[in-house]
Amino acid sequence: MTPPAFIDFSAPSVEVAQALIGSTLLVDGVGGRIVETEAYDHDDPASHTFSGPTKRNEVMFGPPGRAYIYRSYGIHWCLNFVCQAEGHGAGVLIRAIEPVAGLEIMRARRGLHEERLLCAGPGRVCQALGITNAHSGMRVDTHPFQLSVPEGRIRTLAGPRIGITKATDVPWRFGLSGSPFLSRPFR
DNA sequence: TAACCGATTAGCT
DNA sequence: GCTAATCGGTTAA
Repeated sequence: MTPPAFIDFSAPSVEVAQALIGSTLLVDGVGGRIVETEAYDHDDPASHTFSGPTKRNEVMFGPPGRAYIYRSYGIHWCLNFVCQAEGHGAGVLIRAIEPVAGLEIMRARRGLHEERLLCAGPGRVCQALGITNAHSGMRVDTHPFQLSVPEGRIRTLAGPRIGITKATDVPWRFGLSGSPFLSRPFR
């Protein structure tokens, strides 16, 4: 497939999740290529927005193209891109990144770790890129974020989402084909 | 009580 | 080498 010239965050989250694969995400110049995402839709029982707005998920109900950041299991931060406005609340979870820029900074933030595990998982991505809820609600295409689409053609894989118990049958997890930086392999 | 997870440990092959 | 189990804080149904 030919990648779009830019990411249209008002598109359905499943399309955005696919379009983001291969894109480069930097936060203050640190980051790399997005190799794994998951889509969460507004009528999706696995989505935080399914039961309506709360204090935590309110930015999911705001304008698209923003960062929704939540604390996972009380310990980790997880980064989502808000996809749809108009009272629905859909988004894309950034699950893994191939480290490209600021390797030493990421290693320092994560503690001694091999490159493959620097950003292989949603909590690890946030730790390596220095993302906290201070970034919640910020646009993901302006400072300190930097988002650029790939030049070449991208081969993506699809499969069931990870770590959820509802709607486990929809293949809304996407990955870069052949990437060794996935949080888990596709099968 | 369950959840969009990660580090560590214990037990396997 | 691998998988299964366990624990760790917060949020919200």
